Amino acid sequence: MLAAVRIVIARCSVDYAGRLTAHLPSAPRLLIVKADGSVLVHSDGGSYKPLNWMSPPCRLVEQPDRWTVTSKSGEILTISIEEILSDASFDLGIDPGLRKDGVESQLQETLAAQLSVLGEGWRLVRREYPTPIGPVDLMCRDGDGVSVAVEIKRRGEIDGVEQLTRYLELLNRDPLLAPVRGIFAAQEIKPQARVLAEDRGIRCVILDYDALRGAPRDEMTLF
Amino acid sequence: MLAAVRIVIARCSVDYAGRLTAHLPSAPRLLIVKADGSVLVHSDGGSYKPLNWMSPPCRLVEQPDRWTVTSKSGEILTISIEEILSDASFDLGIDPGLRKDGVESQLQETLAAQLSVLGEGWRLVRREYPTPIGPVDLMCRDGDGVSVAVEIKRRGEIDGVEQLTRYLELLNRDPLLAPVRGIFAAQEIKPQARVLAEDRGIRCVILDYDALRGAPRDEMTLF
DNA sequence: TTGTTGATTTCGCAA
DNA sequence: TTGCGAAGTCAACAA
Repeated sequence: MLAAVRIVIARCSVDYAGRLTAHLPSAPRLLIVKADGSVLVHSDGGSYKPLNWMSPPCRLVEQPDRWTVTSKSGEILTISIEEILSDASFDLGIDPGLRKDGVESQLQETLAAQLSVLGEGWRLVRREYPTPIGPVDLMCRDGDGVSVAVEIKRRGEIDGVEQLTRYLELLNRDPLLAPVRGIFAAQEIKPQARVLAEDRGIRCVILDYDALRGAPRDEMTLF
Repeated sequence: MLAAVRIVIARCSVDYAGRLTAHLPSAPRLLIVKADGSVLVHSDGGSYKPLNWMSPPCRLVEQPDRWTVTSKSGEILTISIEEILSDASFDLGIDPGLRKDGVESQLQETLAAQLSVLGEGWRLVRREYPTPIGPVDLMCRDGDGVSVAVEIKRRGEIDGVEQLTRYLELLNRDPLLAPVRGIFAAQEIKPQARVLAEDRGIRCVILDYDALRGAPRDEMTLF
């Protein structure tokens, strides 16, 4: 069977029972049925999130006045159809997919190639430095050879500071590394996160992605 | 103008530049334009999340071969239209909206009314007990009059334990409250979260929502 | 399969 | 308006 999307405009009420229960009173709505059986119930407005939906894998059983969509895990979406206003299907084929730039991994790469923004003479020990409780984004040595753990976020919030704190606590138990200092680097740092970080002796650095991208790369080390 | 949703099937390529940059190669896709100008680009498959989109408030400028959607904050979504396969609009009116049950606030209400599941003679001091770093879900006194802070989650993960730990640290500085014990209550507690909590002397409690809901409410206090 | 983390997160509440 | 926590989060990636 070809990939096909079905677009239905219908006056309907909707009930979902699964991870929670939810009810939508009767109104005209946009129903989208995708090739994998997944169903989206959209209104006119809101964001990209449907009012109600069923994620694949799932199965749609269609009766004249009632659609029933069930998932393996026992969720049920029931759409009571009162009036069909439009019903059409279209073959779209397989989508070639999305290409993205500018997310956290890129920030990490970019900062790793531009360590000089943190200070003179810094060098990278490794990216994704492994620890038993998760990888440290960047492990470095500063100009004096002191270890520095860098946590990179797009948006710096309190959780990120807690995460870095746990890393530092653990890393500082290793006599080969200690003392290990911390840097919390993000495009944007929330005030509460900054206060918590600085209270714990963690330096905060704002990353300007465009500037990092535009700046020349560090010279290769010469020795 | 009436609320109206526009459904277009078109072969198109899409570029987004804003919080990141992203590109979609040419393919047939489903385009949804809502009354507020927001645009969703859906493929056949995936989840309810569109391949690409622009959230309201935003403005759509339409040329024969190119749609340009811009937001206040300078994001731009460009849809290059190569071929329109279908184009239709429908008035949906204003949606009456969704009613939900079973989320964390309900767990909190339900447990507040059933404190006996935590122990004999417990009483509620208050829900959403305010502190400078956020509200404690439930503040209680146990049968011996000792203060207990209860953090309630649907799923208990490590972040929730950290959150409760911060509350306890702060609350225990108050001589009128101290000592304050902690309870981490959730429908499901991840092993790592349990280990961390118990290591810190925090008691873990699994909440059975159906059982709580089914059980009789606590008797009103008699004095 | 399970767990962890990021997200153009979105959404809702409260200060 | 802003900030913060929850979400039927979803989704990618590693162990």
